[in-house]
Formats: sequence, structure tokens, C-alpha cells
Amino acid sequence: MFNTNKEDLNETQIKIMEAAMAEFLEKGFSGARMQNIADNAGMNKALLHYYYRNKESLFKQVFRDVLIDMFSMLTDIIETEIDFESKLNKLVKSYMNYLIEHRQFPLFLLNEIYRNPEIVDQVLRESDVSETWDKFYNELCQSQKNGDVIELNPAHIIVTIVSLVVFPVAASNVITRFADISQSEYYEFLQERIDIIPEFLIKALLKK
Amino acid sequence: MFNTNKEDLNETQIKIMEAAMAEFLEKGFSGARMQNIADNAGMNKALLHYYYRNKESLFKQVFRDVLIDMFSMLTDIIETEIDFESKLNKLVKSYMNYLIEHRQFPLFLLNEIYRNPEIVDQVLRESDVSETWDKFYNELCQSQKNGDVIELNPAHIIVTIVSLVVFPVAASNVITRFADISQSEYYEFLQERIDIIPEFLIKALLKK
DNA sequence: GTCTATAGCGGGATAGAC
DNA sequence: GTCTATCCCGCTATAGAC
Repeated sequence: MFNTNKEDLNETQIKIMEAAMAEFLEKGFSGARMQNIADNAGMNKALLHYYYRNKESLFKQVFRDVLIDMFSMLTDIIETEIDFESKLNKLVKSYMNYLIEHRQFPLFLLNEIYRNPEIVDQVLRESDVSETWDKFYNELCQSQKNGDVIELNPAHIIVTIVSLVVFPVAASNVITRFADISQSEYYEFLQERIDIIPEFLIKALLKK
Repeated sequence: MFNTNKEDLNETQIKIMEAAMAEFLEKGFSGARMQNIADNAGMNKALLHYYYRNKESLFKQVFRDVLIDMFSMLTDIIETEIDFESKLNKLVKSYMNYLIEHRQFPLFLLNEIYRNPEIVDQVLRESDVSETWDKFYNELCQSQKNGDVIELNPAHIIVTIVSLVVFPVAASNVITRFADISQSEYYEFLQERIDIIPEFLIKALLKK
């Protein structure tokens, strides 16, 4: 489906992609420097341009990888056939764990999509993200008809779930600063939330 | 309290600050261009450097203004003496309305603090933000002792509230893209959430 | 396929006239 | 206080040797 399969990359390209991802995640598109990427990949700037025509096309590759990686796991969970409450639980737990391991992803995406919204269209068009959402949306409607979930515009329910899961990760640097705690303390805090969020959601969204 | 009072600025400085805020909010520090700021302020680049030594000091001024503006309203609400549930309601409603009018603020802050965490320390030290948080935190603990609010690390409760309020605004561009809806449709959606969020919080957090 | 060298320009900053 | 002109570095990108 995607023309960029990790298996098709040679060793040099892999080194480039790793260094590029680190740099773009850290600094964003406009803050990133091709020189830094070359240095961290252990090679020359010219070689970056040999494999990827320019900064923008290298960035697009990184952006696409991040977006696809973030959504592929989501898709897997949503595709599995279990009852809604279990799925909600699994979704939150798996996704929190994933985000804790990839803390830079949410803010990176929020930011780059804000600066350059067209980029999503290009990547989104070739992905199956919207199908995945549709499936979850429909399951949610079904659960509402069954009387399991409260009556409320499903979009609000989805935004609520995503807010609770994604924001604490996207804002981790801000929160650690304001609350004056260490990264590892905040890590513990996020671990606790893995159990707390589903409890909240069940209390607030499910009819019992 | 702050050495930068809006009243102390002359007309030129006001024009600079307006143009600078627009540019920095739109592009971030590294993407912003002094030339654009000068153009939009209707003046010359050199004049920017006359009033603000360099790009960084101009940025810091903008950053400080945004941070202080965002927290001053919060402080006002938290200072008022009403019961916890009413305060929670008021907090969410006022803040959602504020954020809808200043949609760029959350992502701007998340992002710039991530890129350059030290900047907060400099601005935070001279503000009363931490006192405000402490007050809210203490009130929350008191409500827990009274048996109004469920037993749970207050930090989790605060992060939950902030997530629900801030994320939908910070992610507005992403959400409108993915859900394929217009800005004005999303504006309606956010208006709806002003009533939905308190309902959610009361169900999830209060003992009834 | 990988390197060195360099073109070329964009952008922050400053000198100096008025 | 505001302008024009210009410096000069940093960065993307390319030419060309090996």
C-alpha cells in the first residue's frame, strides 16, 4: 500500500531516516538542520540530497512514517472483534503505553499539521485512517442503540477519549516544568493514568 | 509586578508587538521572520532591533504576554470564593470561551516550551502562577476530605480537567482535517463542549 | 554511492544618514 | 526615532572528483 517499505531501505537510508526523525521530532521542520542530520547519521550533507531530493521530501518521509506508525496500532485494535467496553479498555491501555514510548509523536504531529495542513491531505489520502475511524464510530453508535453507552454525539465521546489519552503526553514537558517534577516521576504518573482513564470513561460514558 | 505594562508602550511598540505576536503564533520562533513582522507592522527591520535588541528578546516578550494573559483569568476565577462544584463549572466555561477566542495560544505554548524549556523558568519566576495552582490544589484536597470529590491523587484530577479543556483547542487543526469539517462547524462543536465537559467531570469526579 | 568544495541566497543584525 | 544600505553568517542545494 505504501511505496516506502522499511525493508526496501539500504543501510545508509536507514541511518539517514533515524537521524532525520530524531532531528525533526526534536526541532520541528523549520528548526531542523540538514547539517545536524548528516552529522548524526555519520555522513555528509550531500548524501542526504542524493537519497532525498531536498529537506522537504526528507521531512515528508519522516512525517509519513510517524503518522502511519501511530495509526497502524490503532487500526489493529479497532479491527479486533470484542465488546465495546473491553475494546475501550484495550484501546486506552495500548495507546498510553505506545505514547509513553513515543512521547514526541503527539506534539510533533499537532505542530507540523498546524503549520502546514496540506501535508496531511497528501499522506492521509493514501492511508486507511478514515476507514478505521468510521468503524469505531459505527461501533460506538451501535453501543448507544444497545443502551450500553449514553446518548451523546459520538464525536464528543471520541474527542473526550483522545483528549484524556493524548494531552498528558503532548504536554509532558509543560507539566513537568509547572509541577516542578522530574521526567521519571512524570513517567510514574502516566503509568498510573493507564488505569485511571478507563475508570473515568466507564463512569461517565457507560450506563450501568 | 511585571516590568512590561501595556500602558507604557508607545504606538510603534504596540504595532510591533501585534505584528510579532501574529507572526510567532503562526510560525513559531524558528519559523518566524523579522522581515514579516516589520512588513506587517508597517515599518523597517532596523526599527525592530532599535526597540528589541534581537529576535529572541522580541519573542520572549510575546511569550511572556501570552503566558501571563492565559493565567491571569484563571487566577481571577480561582480566587473567587464559591463552592467547588460551582467553581469547576465556572472554570471550564470561562476557560473554554477564552480559548475559543485565542485558539493559537495552547499549541504555541506547548510547542515553544518543549523546544526551549528554560524560557518558562525565566517568566514563571516573576509570576504568581504557582500560588494559583496551590490554592486550587488545596481546595481540591479539602473537597476530598469533605467527601464531595472522589479519593484520588489530585494531580490526576487536575490533569484530567486540563486535558478535556485544552486538547480540543490545541488539536483543532488536526481534528478539522481528520474529520473533514470546516472551522465554523468545529466552532459549533467546541461551543457544545462547554456544557458537556462539566457534566463529564461531575459524573466522573463527584460523589453524588 | 560517497566525498569535498562551493555556489547562492535568505535572514538577523548593525552602521550611519536624516 | 526612523530610514536605507550593507554586512556576514548559516543554511540549503549542487557541481564535480573519486
